[in-house]
Amino acid sequence: MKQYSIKDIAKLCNVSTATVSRVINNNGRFSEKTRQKVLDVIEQTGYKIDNNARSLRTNITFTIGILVPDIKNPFFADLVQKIEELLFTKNYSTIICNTDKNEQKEKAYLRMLENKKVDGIIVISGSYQHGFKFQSSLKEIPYICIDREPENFHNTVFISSNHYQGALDATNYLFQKGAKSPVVVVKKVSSSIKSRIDGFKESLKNHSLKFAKSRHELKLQSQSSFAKFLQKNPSTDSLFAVDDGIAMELLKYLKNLGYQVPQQIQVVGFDDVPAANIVTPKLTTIQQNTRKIAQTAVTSMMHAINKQNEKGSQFLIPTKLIIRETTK
Amino acid sequence: MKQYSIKDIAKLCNVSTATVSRVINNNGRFSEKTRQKVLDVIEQTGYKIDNNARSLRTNITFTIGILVPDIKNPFFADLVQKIEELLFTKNYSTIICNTDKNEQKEKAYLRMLENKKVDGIIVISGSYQHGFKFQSSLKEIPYICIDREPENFHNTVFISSNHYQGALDATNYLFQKGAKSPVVVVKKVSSSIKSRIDGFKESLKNHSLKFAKSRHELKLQSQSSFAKFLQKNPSTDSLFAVDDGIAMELLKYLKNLGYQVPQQIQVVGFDDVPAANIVTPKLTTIQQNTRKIAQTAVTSMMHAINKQNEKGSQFLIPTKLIIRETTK
DNA sequence: TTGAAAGCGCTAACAG
DNA sequence: CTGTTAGCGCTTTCAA
Repeated sequence: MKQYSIKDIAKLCNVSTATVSRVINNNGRFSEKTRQKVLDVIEQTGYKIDNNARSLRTNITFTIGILVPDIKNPFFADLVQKIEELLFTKNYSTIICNTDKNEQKEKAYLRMLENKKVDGIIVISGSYQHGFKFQSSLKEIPYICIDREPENFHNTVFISSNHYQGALDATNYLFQKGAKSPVVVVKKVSSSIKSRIDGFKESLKNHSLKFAKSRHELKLQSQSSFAKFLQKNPSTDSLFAVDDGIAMELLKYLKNLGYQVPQQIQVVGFDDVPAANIVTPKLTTIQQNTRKIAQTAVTSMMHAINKQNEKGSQFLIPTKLIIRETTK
Repeated sequence: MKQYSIKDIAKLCNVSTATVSRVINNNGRFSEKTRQKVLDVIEQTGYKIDNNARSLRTNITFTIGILVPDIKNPFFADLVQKIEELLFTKNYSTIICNTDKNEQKEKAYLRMLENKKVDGIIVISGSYQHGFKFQSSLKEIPYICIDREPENFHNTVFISSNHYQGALDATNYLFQKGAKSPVVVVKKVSSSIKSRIDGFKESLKNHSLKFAKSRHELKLQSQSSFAKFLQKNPSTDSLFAVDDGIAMELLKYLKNLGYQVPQQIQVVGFDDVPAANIVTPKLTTIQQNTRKIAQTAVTSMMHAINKQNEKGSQFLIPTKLIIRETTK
């Protein structure tokens, strides 16, 4: 079966291709009669517009690229899935680029996306140290940053959970449940992790504790170094793990070392990954609102594409404390 | 900064666009001198080929669509990520379509992919009851099925883990560790799950046990129905859960009901999801070789695109038993 | 309200 | 070995 082109449709309708195009795009004038006719013929023939040809003319591709560090991370997977879903309802298709946190790969993907003339790029990350920079050599492609600070805020929209507030809530809850001496546990520090640490510090301040790095912050390395820390700081009664991965590692160590959770030591995490609800005891944690983040990102992207400039905007999405079993 | 086109390059080189095209595609003849010249100018100008225009002529888009039921499922995420990575090294970009196990969505995506003139489609799934069917109305787009049986095997390549053998290994291991009366636990049955059940049955047969559905197969619904089953069948000493999700649910129920795992009841799962290594006790399970599956899929896809026909091929990828703590 | 025609950037057949 | 040219399917002036 041959593919119908706009020419065929024009011929079948006894009009010019220009008119068909106008009807399809609902742009320009035409009589109601021709409109009906054209639409009918399109229906009958099953004509499908050729996006390639259209893009060649218009430079609009109806595709968006997403840069994501690791699609296997459940938080990212969730976010990407929701963004993709939203974009699809708006007739955009999505090219997902798994950068593996590798700068070379990221660059290669960026080149590819530029080459594909995507209409926009959404950059997701929470794991980079450096800000995101993207300077297209040619056309200016709009981009949106989620959870990764752009090098220049004025060029883009920045969306992220309110990590600071989330961490503050988490730590406050620890205090509320009787904690006297909480410690924040980290591994690698990125911009969002930094906000979480800041939230933790703020809570300490609010509870008249002076933050001392050696006393209130632990860089997690191994079970033995963790054990050593606890030995040196026996008053430690609660841990705010800066993400659920760390929290679950702590849970494992605590069990091995014979500590009771939450009776002796309370633990709270961040992210609410699926496993948080599976470990024993189930992890109290901070949930990010991926739906809201996705919606904001897509809306901003649509605005950016339509030049309804929001450049320089920042959105902070509220988080939610999920209380489970690792706190009293 | 203006975008260079092949015309500009041609002009700068004092050759025709045809020659530039030939050099770019390394196809046809040209002197070493012109080749150098053209390449130099391309380098200097930063000229990038316009894929859209090229596609319009050649009908080759260098994009592949992937249909996946749920990207949040770690097994699928892993698979998709690996496929995408492999395709990228071959200069293909990937459009990931999350069908949500929704037939309407699947159809909509299929239309979109057809519309985008993708060069091929990879269909992933383990959760559909019906076979996959895709009949493009226009050009024939090759497709590959992973873990989801196509309606017509002759039209495609079918790749899947050897679920049968994996289940056989799992159950045999249970017997090896002293099981006398294993039961297979299922929820929904798909084609791959069916193979797993068959493997279980085969193992029973090999150990001179006659499979009785009421005795050796449990359709998991709730903790109470599970408890009832155990009461009715007190000799049950081992469970083969048809996937890790079910296995972990069982682990939870067993703990609640006061059974010791693995001392009283052994458990083995299937898939080796990340959480399997986090629960207590850690889950013994069957690991699928996603790397191999991805490689096979991409290779087959390349063959299909190049008409090196392998249609009708089936690949069964071996699995691996991962021994952890839920077996003796 | 409609049509003719140019042209987006590229490839490929044909001619030389 | 290289150039000329037609045309992929569409949009968009310009003119009617």
